Amino acid sequence: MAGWLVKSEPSAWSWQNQVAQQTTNWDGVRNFQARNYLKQMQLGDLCFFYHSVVGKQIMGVVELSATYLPDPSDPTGKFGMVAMRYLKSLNQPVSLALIKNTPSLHDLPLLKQSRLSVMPITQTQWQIIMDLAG
DNA sequence: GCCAACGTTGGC
DNA sequence: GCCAACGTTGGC
Repeated sequence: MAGWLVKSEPSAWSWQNQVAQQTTNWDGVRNFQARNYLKQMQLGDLCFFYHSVVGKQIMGVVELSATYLPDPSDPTGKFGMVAMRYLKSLNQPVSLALIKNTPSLHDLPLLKQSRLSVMPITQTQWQIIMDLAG
């Protein structure tokens, strides 16, 4: 089963916020490539939740609870948002350093396109990360 | 705090 | 349609 990875700075929206609130609108994306991935997401799709800048590790898994719709915070109307629901925390967060040290994960867009905030994860990559998470 | 990478904007 | 300038992201 393939999935996704989404990034958030803890200072803006943290995993702890996600756990406490359960469901949140995933808004504020202002990058066309990321937006196109948001459009492709289906209800129930699983996403890794990654802490960028501070922490730099995958914290847990959320699932898509609402598909793409317009983002009210975007005055241009070009961008949309989805909604994510808390699913589970990883037993062991998977750090960027560990991902870099795992050759089978070297194709992750996280490493090649560090600025992309929404990206697809293959079934194989998903399983490798879940194994690393214990 | 710095800076490299890179996406977006706007002038031409 | 090109490309320089600019702004932002995110690792270090």
